[in-house]
Amino acid sequence: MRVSHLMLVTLRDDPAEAEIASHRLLLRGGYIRRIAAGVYAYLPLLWRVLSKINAIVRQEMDRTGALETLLPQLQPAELWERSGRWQGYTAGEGIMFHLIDRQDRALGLGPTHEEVVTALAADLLRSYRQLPVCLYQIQTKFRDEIRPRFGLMRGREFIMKDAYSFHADPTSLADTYLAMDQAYRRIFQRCGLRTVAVEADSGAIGGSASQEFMVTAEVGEDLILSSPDGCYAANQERAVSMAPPALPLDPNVSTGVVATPGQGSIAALSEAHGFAPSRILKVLLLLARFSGLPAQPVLVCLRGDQQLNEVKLRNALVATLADPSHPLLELLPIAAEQLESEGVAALPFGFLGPQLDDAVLEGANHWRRQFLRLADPSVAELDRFVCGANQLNQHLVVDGWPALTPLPELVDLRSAQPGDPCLHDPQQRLVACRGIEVGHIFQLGRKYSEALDARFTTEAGTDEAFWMGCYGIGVSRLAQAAVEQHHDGKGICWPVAIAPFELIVVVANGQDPDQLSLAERLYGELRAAAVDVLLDDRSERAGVKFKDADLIGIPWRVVVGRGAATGMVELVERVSHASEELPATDLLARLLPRLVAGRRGLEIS
RNA sequence: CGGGGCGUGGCGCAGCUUGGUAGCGCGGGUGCUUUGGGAGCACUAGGUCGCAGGUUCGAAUCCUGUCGCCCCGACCA
Repeated sequence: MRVSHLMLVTLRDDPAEAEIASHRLLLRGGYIRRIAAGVYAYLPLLWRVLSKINAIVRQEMDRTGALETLLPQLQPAELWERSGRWQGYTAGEGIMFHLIDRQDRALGLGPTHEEVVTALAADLLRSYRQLPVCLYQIQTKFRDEIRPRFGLMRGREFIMKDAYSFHADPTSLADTYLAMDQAYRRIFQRCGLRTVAVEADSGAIGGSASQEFMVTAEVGEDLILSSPDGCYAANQERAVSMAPPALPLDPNVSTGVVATPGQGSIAALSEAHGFAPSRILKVLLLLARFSGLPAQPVLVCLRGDQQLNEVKLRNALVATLADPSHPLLELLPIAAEQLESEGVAALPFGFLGPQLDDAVLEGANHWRRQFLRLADPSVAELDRFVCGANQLNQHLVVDGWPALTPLPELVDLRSAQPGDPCLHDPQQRLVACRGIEVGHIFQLGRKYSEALDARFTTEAGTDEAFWMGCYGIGVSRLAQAAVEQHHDGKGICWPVAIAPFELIVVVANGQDPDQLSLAERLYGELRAAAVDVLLDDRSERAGVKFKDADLIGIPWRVVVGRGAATGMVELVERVSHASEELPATDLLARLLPRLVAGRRGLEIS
């Protein structure tokens, strides 16, 4: 390909809309253009990158025996109603684009394809003899993200590889799950990305085991907690740890009421009375809204030095209260103004204790008039603690739980923090880093197959629901994550395996016939040697071409310049800037081994 | 949705406070010169100042409404 035919439009200034390096570079390098919030055109240069990623993904998926397919993006609401997800995905904070057609039928634009693929499985797969089956597709997905951002990182329209497997039993599911884990590691390694696999929350998709693949990067939206010995890594949403031991309460402090004027926060209490935050009981009031049910007030107890993990709380609520026909729509802290409009008497926020009586909910118009009471296990061990007295400006020093009120149901609700001891080895302390989620694999179990009545006949002749797994890779996100991980002050440094071109031949002076003819000759030879080569034949000055080559990030550059008359060229590596002069006749021999190594991706360590 | 900010030639911005001929840099076109790290000179094209109302003799500027976008939080590949 010649640059003069590439429709290459690079920008000299940073576009105002872009915040992070990868987004800026993709815009400046002429890879993407924004069409609407979270909606981007993939320009020819990026499409080449995406095609290379897709090719790697296909090879590795095919290698596992998965079958490529293409499922509809326009999906009937009825299918989603059967799985119980239509409400959750369209109402409230739902992310599914949906529409009504001319016949008044409701349709959704596919954010994911469990429903469609499960319905197909129900139709096509009748016998255990046909199992296991794994279907995958590479396709545009639509999600009306609450806040699209960072270019392709969180778009409302994006490219995803999604795969779904169907099994006769959990063992077969576990086998495929493991095969996918291995395939994913190969895919990211071949793309030249440093990734870490972490335990993950399975979120809205549902299911049991789940693992995410994170591209490590400062700007990642996810926080990863891991142990230095490499035995444990998890998304903070999911991470577990030991709470650091609670500090003792001063034995001279007597049990009973403490006046705490204006000291409605852990910090203020601790400062005024010397109570260790780990001995102060934090009581949070939240409201869980379920579709079609009265809102449920939730009272959560945590140690004062710990933070609530909202994902864990949501999961606990769903596990205890929700069912598919009443999905959890929203979980929010209860605000003072809300109490009034609900008809509930004001509560002494900042001075709440776990003994707060259900009677305070008596006037509630729409809420359930009984708290769901949950506590993190770290509070159970406190033999003495400080908590609110449920009176303004008063706290209590209490001799343990039974003395005050029964211990609420214990559920892990804490956010694990960097520095916390690990469960597998308390000597190990969790450390934090940030990551961009590029892949996620789940063992779904029978959630969808049961909801959609997708059954097969077992060897014993009985009918059973399929065991299912699902496996996603954010292809367009991966491309941008690669830029985030591989760039410098001058531009992108694509890994060879996914670079739009492997090498660019730059003619320093387009007026010089020697340079032109040598460059043309090399261009021909390189193409004949199956090198993915770009020829910068524009009538620009050398400086402009060098800047553009660096910006768009072609891994190798051959400069045909002053030495052309004597057959000499310069070979430059983009990442290291290392350059060498060599006879043009030696170029292929010098370059090819390095190119071939680069095409393999990261070396496996 | 809550909070913050921005909409002025293709891109980056100034002008708005204090209403009065719409500007700068980059980019585009033509010509000459230049030619190994975003060239110089000359000429040139290109803007309903997001949109709709209002105030005013007069609105990019003031007021009201509306739409779009970006950033911080709740969502996820």
